[in-house]
Amino acid sequence: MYRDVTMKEIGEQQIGRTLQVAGWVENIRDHGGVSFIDLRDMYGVLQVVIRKTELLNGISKEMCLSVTGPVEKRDEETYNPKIPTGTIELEAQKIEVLGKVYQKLPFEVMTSKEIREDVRLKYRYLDLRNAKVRDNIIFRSQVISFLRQKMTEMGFLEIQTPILCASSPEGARDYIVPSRKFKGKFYALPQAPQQYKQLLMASGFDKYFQIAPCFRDEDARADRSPGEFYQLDFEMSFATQEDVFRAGEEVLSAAFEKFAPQGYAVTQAPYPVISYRQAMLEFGTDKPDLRNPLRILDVTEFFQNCTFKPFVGRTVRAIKVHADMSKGFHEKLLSFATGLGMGGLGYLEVAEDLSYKGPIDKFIPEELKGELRELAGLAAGDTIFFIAAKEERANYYAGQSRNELGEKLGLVEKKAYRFCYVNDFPMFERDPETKQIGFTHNPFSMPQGGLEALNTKDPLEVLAYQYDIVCNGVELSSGAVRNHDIEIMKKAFAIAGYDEETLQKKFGALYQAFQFGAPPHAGMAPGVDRMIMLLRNEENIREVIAFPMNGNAQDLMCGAPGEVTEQQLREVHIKVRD
RNA sequence: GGCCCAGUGGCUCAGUUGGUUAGAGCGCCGCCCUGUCACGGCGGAGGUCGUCGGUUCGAGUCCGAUCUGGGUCGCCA
Repeated sequence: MYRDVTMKEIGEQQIGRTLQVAGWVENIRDHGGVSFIDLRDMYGVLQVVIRKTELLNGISKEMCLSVTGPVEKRDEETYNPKIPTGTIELEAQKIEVLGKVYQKLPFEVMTSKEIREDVRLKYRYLDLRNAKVRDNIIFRSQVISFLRQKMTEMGFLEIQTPILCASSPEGARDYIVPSRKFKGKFYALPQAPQQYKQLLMASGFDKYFQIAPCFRDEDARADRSPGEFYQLDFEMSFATQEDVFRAGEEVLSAAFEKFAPQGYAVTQAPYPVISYRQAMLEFGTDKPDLRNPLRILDVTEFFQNCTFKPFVGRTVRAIKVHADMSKGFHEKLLSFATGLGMGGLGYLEVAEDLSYKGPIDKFIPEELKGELRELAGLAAGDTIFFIAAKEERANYYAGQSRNELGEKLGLVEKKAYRFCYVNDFPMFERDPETKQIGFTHNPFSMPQGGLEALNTKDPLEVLAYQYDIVCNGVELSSGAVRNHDIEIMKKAFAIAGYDEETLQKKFGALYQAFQFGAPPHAGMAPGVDRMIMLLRNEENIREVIAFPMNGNAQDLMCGAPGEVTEQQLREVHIKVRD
């Protein structure tokens, strides 16, 4: 009734036939005697020619039309190579308006990516008509479909877990939902299906996955949606850290190889494994960007024997580069460093005869110069930068300097997805303010060395079987070998200051389930939105979500959060205070 | 919650050391145009410069507060 073909199906094979097409008016070009409409649907654009000028009366941009007429071959000089239908056009014999435009458009659809985000989000359905915006959503669908298929092929079972569940005490702020039947009680939306997937393992399901919605009431970032996001959540029974690594690599590499832009390199499995400790030292962060070839070196010991005052008693890190740098470059670098709060950014240049020149050469005793050369592997033409700071700032400053040097010197590999695992995170850390020992990351992880380690080692020395997948400096996933042994769990929680009663109360289901022969299990949960963001080279996560909320977790289009009626509030026993 | 940036017609932006009637491009409306494809030409409408207060003879511009949006730190088991 509305159309015979879509813009994907129409082509030269239909030349001569009279067909009906339907879509939106992307643009009108009126030449008086002849006019053109670019008619757009989800699949593409077709040029409609109008010679009966009266047909154009009342037609405006973004109207939804059904147009009938013969498909014609264009003259060769009027081909449009920019669109797949560029060699044909449809001559309108009849135009039917299916959806009128009653108001002025708030913005032009073709250039909607340029306009203010809050306006785009308020009229997201118009924004999504823009092919560039729409294609991200189509791409997202394809990626998710592929992930499902791949996980299924790998023997994982997709299982849905509840959205209305119990509030969990650790981690992010929960979104809570009041109960009508139980006055004063609340559901929470899951921050992740963490406990359910572990319970699935206790239930005997071997390999589970889910494209899982996760809800966290925390503030947004450019790469972090507020409120809700999706993870490829998976968990495996009878699995070690290495088993999970192999599964994670398999699905991620397959997805990235299939969906990476033309010409991009993708890390082949097995991914490099970098310990947390090593990552913090060599990259200055637990999210190493392996596209940057620079590495950070610890030269703290060395400088304790030198006379350069700002370095003595400080943690000193070094970054060696091999590149020509102008005086202006050093000046800019220095202002970058001081902008971060660093005292300076000393450096030495290695001359042809292997002597040094640079602002701090004179503070290094002659007899130690060879030692430095060996320590850093210096050769002629190298420049070595020094970052000195209090211990707690050294990693951060060194990491930032590494990024800056890599970027400004053009050393960062383009067109590549470089993956690695970061593992061996500490199990516990001391809160710098309260001085209390707490879980670093995840109370569900298995401590390395098990119960014995917890009983005998300094808690701050105990590592967890816990790991992240990092791609191009973006944390894509975290995961762990879970603690399925109730005795070890009791001890771990005791160290973090929780008694058994609290453990029972807060994690009742796991506590109970682990009484009945729980299998060892492990898993991870790569972020789907971030994956797609990386693959599309988008800076902002909202570009890959159909209906994103703004940074304040508001849906500007539908008006969420919004008010509810008194009746609704009464039913759930809630009174709003002024 | 802290810090940084922005807010001027529907959209994107310009607006000098404070000084006539606040400009441009795109869009919109009207007219012209038979081959364009982000067509072109001519004309037109459209702005209490986010809001409130202050300084001043005079504020889009300076000051204070506030709201909104974006980024970032905190936060994100």
